[in-house]
Amino acid sequence: MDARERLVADIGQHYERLGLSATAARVLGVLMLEPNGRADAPALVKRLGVAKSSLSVALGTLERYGLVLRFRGPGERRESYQLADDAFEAAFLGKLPALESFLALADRGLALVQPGSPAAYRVERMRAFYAFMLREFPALMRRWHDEAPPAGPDGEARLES
Amino acid sequence: MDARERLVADIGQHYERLGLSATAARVLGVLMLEPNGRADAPALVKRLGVAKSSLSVALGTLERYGLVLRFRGPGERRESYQLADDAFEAAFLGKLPALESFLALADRGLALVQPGSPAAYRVERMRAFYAFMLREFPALMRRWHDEAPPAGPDGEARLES
DNA sequence: CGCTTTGTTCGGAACAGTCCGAACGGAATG
DNA sequence: CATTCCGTTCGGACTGTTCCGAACAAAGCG
Repeated sequence: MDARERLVADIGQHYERLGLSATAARVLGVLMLEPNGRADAPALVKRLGVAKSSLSVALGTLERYGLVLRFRGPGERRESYQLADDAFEAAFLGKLPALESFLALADRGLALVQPGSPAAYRVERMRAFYAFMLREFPALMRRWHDEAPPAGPDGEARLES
Repeated sequence: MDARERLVADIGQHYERLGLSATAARVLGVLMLEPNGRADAPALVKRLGVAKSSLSVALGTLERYGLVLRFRGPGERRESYQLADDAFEAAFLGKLPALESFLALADRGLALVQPGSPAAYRVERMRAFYAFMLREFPALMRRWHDEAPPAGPDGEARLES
C-alpha cells in the first residue's frame, strides 16, 4: 500500500464523513489524483474492487451533486467520468438551499412565538444570522473567483457544460 | 397536530439531514420554540415520546457539539438544558476543522502529483480554495458579530460559560 | 440509613443504508 | 440479425446506527 493508495483512502474517509457513501467517496479520491482527472467505469471497478452496480449508483449520486461529469466522446463505446472543475465550490454552494429553508423555518417560528418574548429575540437572531450568511456567501464566492488561480494549462479536455 | 408541532417536526427533519440523530434534532426543535429556550429531561421525554435513555445520549451529543448547555441551578434537583446562545454560529464554526484537514489532504496530494501536470493544477486550485475559505470565514464571522442584533432583553437567565 | 429521584450505561431488537451478484434493456459492431 | 459490450435496476444479505426497556451509580430527602 503506497502513499497514493493511502491518500485515496484518507480522502475517502473525509468525504464519507461529509455524508457520501463509501464508494462514492473513494471514487472522488481516485479521480482527484488521476493525472487527467478522468477515468472510465471498468478502470474504477478494478481500482476500487467494487461491483459495477455499486459504482453505478455511486456515480449517479456524484453526478446529481454536481461533483462529477459524465463524458462520452463521439463514437466512444464507454463513457468517462471527470471531476467537475468547480467540484469543491459546488460542494459549498450545494448547501445554500439548506440555508434558505432554515430561513423559512425561522420565519415560521417568528409567527408562532410571542412577540417581545425572549424566544422571539432568539428566533429573530437566528433568522438574521441565516439571512446574513445567505447574503454574504455568494459575495465571498465571487471574490474567490476573482482571486482564484487559473484553471490550469488546459492540457486536459474541457467539457462543454 | 397544531402549527407548533408541525414546525418542531420540520426543524427536526432539517437538522437530521445535517447528520444529527432524529432524537437530537427534535430536541433542538423543541428548545428553539420553548419560551425561554430551556427545558428539563422529564418535559422533553413527555414532549417527544422517547425513552429517557435515548434522550440522554441525544443530549450528550448536542452538548459535545456545543449546541446545548447543561444547567443546574443551585440546590436544583434536576438539571435543565438550554440552547447555546451562539448555537447556529457554533454549528458553522464546527466545520472549520474539516476544512483544515482537507487542506492537509491537498498538501499530501500535491506531493504525490507530477509537477506541472493538469492534476497538479487541479489539486493546487483545490488547496487554494480551502485556504481561501479558511482565511475568509473567520473574518466573515467577525463581521457578523459586529452587525448582529442584540442578544435580547435578557429576560432569560444567562449561563456562565 | 432507607427511599426516591435523576441521569448514565448496557444488551437486544429494529431499522435504514449500502453492497453484491444476477438479470435486464440499449447501442454499436461484425 | 446475432453478438458483444455498457450501464442501470432488482432482490437478498450484510453492517452500522438508533432506539428502547432494564439495570445501575449518585445524590438529596425523610
